[in-house]
Amino acid sequence: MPRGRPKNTEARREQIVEGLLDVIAEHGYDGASIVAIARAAGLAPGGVHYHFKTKQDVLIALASRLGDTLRRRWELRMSDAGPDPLVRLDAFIDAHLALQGSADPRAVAAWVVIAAESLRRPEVRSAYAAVVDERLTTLRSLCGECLREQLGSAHGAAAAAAAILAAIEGAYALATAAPQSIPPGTAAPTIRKMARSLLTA
Amino acid sequence: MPRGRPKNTEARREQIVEGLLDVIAEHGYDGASIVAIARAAGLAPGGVHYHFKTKQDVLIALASRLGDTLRRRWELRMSDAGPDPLVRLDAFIDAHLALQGSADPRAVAAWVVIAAESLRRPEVRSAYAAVVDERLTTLRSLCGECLREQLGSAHGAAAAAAAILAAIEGAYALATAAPQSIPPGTAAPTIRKMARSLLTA
Amino acid sequence: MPRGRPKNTEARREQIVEGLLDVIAEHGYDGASIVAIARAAGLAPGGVHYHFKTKQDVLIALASRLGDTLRRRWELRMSDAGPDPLVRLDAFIDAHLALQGSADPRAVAAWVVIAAESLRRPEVRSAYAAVVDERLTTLRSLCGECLREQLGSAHGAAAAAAAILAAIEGAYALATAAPQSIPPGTAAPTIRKMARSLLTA
Amino acid sequence: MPRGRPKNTEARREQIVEGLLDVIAEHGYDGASIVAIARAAGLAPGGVHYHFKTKQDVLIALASRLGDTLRRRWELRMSDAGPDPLVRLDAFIDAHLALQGSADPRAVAAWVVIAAESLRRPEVRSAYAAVVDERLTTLRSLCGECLREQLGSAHGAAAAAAAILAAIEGAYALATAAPQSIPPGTAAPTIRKMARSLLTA
DNA sequence: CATGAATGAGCTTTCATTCAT
DNA sequence: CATGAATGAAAGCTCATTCAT
Repeated sequence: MPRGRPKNTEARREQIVEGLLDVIAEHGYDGASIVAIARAAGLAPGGVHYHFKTKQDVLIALASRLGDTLRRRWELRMSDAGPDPLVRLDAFIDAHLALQGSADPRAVAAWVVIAAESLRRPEVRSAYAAVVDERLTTLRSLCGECLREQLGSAHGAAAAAAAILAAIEGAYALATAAPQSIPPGTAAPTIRKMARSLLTA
Repeated sequence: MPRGRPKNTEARREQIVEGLLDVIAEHGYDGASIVAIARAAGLAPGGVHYHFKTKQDVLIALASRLGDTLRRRWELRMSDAGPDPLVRLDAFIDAHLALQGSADPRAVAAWVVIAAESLRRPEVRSAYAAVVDERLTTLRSLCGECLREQLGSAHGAAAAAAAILAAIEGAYALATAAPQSIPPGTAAPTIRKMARSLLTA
Repeated sequence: MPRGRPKNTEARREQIVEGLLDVIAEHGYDGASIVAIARAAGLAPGGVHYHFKTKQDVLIALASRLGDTLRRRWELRMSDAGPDPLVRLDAFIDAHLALQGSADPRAVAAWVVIAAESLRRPEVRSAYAAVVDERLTTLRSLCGECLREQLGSAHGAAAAAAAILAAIEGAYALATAAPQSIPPGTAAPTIRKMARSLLTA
Repeated sequence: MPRGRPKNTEARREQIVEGLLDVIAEHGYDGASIVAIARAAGLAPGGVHYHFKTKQDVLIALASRLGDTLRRRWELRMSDAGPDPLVRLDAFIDAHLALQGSADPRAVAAWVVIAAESLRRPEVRSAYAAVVDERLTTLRSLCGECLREQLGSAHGAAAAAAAILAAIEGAYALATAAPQSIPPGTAAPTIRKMARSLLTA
């Protein structure tokens, strides 16, 4: 039974990850110096390194936190979606394009940054790939269900899942870097329509 | 008749941009130090700054060069595509996903880096947005033609164009950062199929 | 009771300014690289930028420190000078030309460098002008007192103050750049004499 | 007897020195890169080094050109001044403070820059000191004449000359870096008055 | 004579990381 | 646990100078 001051490591780590999220959303990853992250988290610079070995580790933690958020958001919508796999697919797309106002623009910006950073740092790439893979696995099984129900075979589920996720990720990127390119409110319905076309005759 | 040393700025700029392309493909933008770019271009470090004011300017030049390449590649395929707008749309998608082996993996990696960098530097964003806008304009007019022919009205062309471009851009990102997520050879046909679904009844 | 490492910024800033003073005196501002300043202050190069945003800020801090020193030195002499404004004026000139051996040749060299640098950098110019203005204000009021007492009107005080300060500043410059041009020990008495001629009938 | 193209070296050197004068006046010595000097002189960068071994040599040439100008200006005024040494002294001061509109503000700015640069570069210091020494020699002999005529002995001429030149040089510095400190039109008359006080009973 | 490309040493500045307090 | 001073290895950039043309 531990004595003395209770640990607040987890809370602090969360604070720091949240600080990074804020700073990335406002200044990009370049502006996310340790000092800036610390300030946003209400700590001194040294504190960040007390709780994370490197700055990269903070980014990795952020990546997996964003993954958790996506999973939770999808699970939430799933419980309302009923058994129809096509409806569940719609729920997946909506969860990721965050239709009903629950989107966190900070998260979108951060996710694009993580995608970019993953090009450079293998460790970040692993974290990014882990989230992508989990999304893909989910999506592939959804696509498989649809295809089996519609066409009797799950053939093509992987390709469909990849294309749908590509459209989602691409929508993030365009929304962030060239927002004027997407007519407001069209992203989710259009991608839903594209998705259905892959899964129905 | 001019005396003195002849100008070679254009050739050198091209060399430097090419050097950046090489270095980005291998080490990402972070690894693309001026020294590395210069070495790849066969110059001393100062040489890069003789021909470009800042490192960012090299990246911007690279962005517009990639845009030129895309445009040229599409124009090439267009001449073979005939008058059917749906076929021309396929040509567009193929040109961008570079089916028949003419793809430059360096270019894909660099483009993703530019997209990421455009989040941080407004000037890069302008260059990125310029290329995106040109692609979108082309795509929107293609979509418009298809829709008018198929459905009698161009309504929805902008949303369709954005979604298709999102899928293309997302495919770049996934291909770069999580290559195992896309079954080989499926990207272009799947996206072609999705695109058609938006433009036909 | 604060935890953590205690702040020592003020002391360090003072050390760094002192380091700059040393280096300027020996090698001029051109020789005053950040590395040299840091070494003179007993720090690593990064340390200077931890306590000052830019190198220029160190120079500005030095300017205002030199101004403080001048003011203190004059206040010291003032307390001995008695009420006669002409004697107080003598005290001003002596304080600035540092008769009784309290002169800091480093300070003179640095001041000339600051004057020169103020031609190039607006921010340095502001700092320089602030010191000059304070000296001028003091001097003008001294001249005004003298003139009122001697001639019944303070007319001409501003012109007299400017000329006296010009002579002082010029003496710094000549002493630094062409020391042989001033017969030793003559600067202060000669300028005192010139000053009196402006303030008496 | 030389054949072929006539040399235009002297003219080119003059052009380059003039270019430096322009650039210093506008951007200070820091802004006076070889490229900027060359551009102001209508040459390519290499041209400057064809005519001058180093950039410093251009500055030195400028220093002696400014000295020549001062000498010529004084000689001109001297011819109008008549035999009275006090009047000739006034002419000297006026020549240097350039009363009747013949002042070149570029020259004043450049001279202050040269004074500053002379602190750093021994070679520049020599050039600066040469001009100062010539002025001082002239001034000393003028002061000597005055003193002998007024007081029967030239004693104190050197100190007087130094103080007068200090006031002139200081006026340049103040006029350049803190122009508001000198009431317009007062510099020359006030310094003339100060000078006379040193040379008369 | 003149050009302008090219060099490379030098600079200031940033910043992740370490560590004494 | 936490602070914040300090480090030192980069980085981008400038520029006098050289030299092929």
